[in-house]
Amino acid sequence: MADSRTPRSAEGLGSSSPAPAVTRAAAVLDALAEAPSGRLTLSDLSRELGIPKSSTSNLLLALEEARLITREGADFSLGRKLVELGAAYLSRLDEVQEFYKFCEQAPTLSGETVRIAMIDGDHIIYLARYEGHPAVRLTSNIGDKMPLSLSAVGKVLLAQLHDHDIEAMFPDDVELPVMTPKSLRSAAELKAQVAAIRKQGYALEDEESTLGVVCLAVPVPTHGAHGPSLGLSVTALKATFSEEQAALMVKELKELAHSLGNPMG
Amino acid sequence: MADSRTPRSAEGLGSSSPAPAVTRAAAVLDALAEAPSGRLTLSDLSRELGIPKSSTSNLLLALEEARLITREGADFSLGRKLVELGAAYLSRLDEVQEFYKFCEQAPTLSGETVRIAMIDGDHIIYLARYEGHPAVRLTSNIGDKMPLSLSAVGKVLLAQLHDHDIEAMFPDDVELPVMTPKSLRSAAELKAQVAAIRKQGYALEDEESTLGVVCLAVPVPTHGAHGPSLGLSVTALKATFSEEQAALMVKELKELAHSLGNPMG
DNA sequence: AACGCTTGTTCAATCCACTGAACAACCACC
DNA sequence: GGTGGTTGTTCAGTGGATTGAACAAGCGTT
Repeated sequence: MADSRTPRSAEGLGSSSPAPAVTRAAAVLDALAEAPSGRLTLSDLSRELGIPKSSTSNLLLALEEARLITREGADFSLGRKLVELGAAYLSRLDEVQEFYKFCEQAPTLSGETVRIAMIDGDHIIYLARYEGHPAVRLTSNIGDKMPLSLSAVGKVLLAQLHDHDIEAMFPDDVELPVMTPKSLRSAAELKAQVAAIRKQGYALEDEESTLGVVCLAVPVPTHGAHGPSLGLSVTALKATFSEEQAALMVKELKELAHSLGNPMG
Repeated sequence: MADSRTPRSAEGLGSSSPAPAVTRAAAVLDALAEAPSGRLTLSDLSRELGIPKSSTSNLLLALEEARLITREGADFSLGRKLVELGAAYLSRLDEVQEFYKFCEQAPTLSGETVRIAMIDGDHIIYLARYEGHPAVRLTSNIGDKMPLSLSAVGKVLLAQLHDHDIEAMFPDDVELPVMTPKSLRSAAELKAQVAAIRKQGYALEDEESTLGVVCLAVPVPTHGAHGPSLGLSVTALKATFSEEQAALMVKELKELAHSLGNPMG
């Protein structure tokens, strides 16, 4: 097992899919998305996914025909249709539209950088971003992922889960990702914060992912079973960050969260 | 043919795919993306795509497992993973990063709404948007599509194609989509504009998609065979639009286009 | 409540997509 | 130019995915 590269087999071992070709095609997309250069050859994919070359070739042909991937010489990369489909997903989230509207006319938030995110496996994924302040331009984009423990939204969404789910995702000996000296190191620290977040109703991230930058986040209450829970966050420079400004931002974030949670206000 | 709903069969008739399951899965995604509500049931999909229910069920199971779609009760809709994949595609386009940087420090453009787009089949698709001017917020989002004939970028990208390709896409009797009284109506008009665009090097859209709004666009020269050609556009309100401002914007757009076309400028 | 008319799930038989080995083309290195 | 390692493509046999009919469960009407 440990003797060479680790082929993350497309199929999760015994669990045979009801439509293997589809599962494998999805694995191809994942592999392309995660490849540092974004380009892989047929052999790369075949090797990495443990799929025979001839089958891989067929998959790629079908994926290319569907414009889900593009071929450039011998290299394959993700296709534009994925942008289209991603956009279609986002356009269906009424929350996103309302999010923009609210931010524009909120007294404090309208000048800040606000984002809306969602849990996606063991990460959060950013769904939309409002930028009132060209001064602080974030490097992160819509669709980007972040570990739960490294962001205010991540922590606030984590706090919404049941304790046993949290325990399953973060056993006591888990190694947390670290991006700055202030990043949380242990599951214990994380759980302590979760407890605090539940009490105060919002989360703070203090330079844990980027030095000089702080974040505040609140959860959007899930109205019924309408889908996975959303979170909102404001990002600010630590240098220009005051207690009273924070209080205002949390207040407005909570208003926004409330209006997103109760569609018909 | 005309007697009832038109099942747009998943397979393009005789053309059997090398991996039918994948092709059909892609058709499912398309159908979900195009469905007005974004939600379809198993039977809906089975009927619309002409796939037996049992097979459709298998496809959906596999797609759900891959998180490409989500089930909510009996309804299926697109999954978050698509946002992720779309973002992965965009993050690989170096042009997008440079696009933002340039816009921020361009004297005129930095205050305007600028977009970068690409041809995608018979439409254009917006890849990124810079908003210097919260005053004019566009309703269109990243990933949105627009007919070629209705946008400045569409026309400018069309002008880059060979005449016989244009002819194939727009035969003389084609019916063009119309969104405002000023939208182009005939292929002849469109072709005349294409000729003009080739001479002057930029395209103008004068309230053809939205009344009160004008657009200027330039092509990004394709450096080698590096992929499909990109286009840039500025959007402005017709009311506040002057000749000399237009000249400045075209000048800066061309600079940007040049630096995108020659990566190491 | 019994009736159509939906819906989604089950299952064994069949057909076709997948496979693996053999192929041809390529590149890099001596 | 040979040689070893690639690469991607071809093709016939076979095993498993696909299928359609039969099933069960839901809903609105009469």
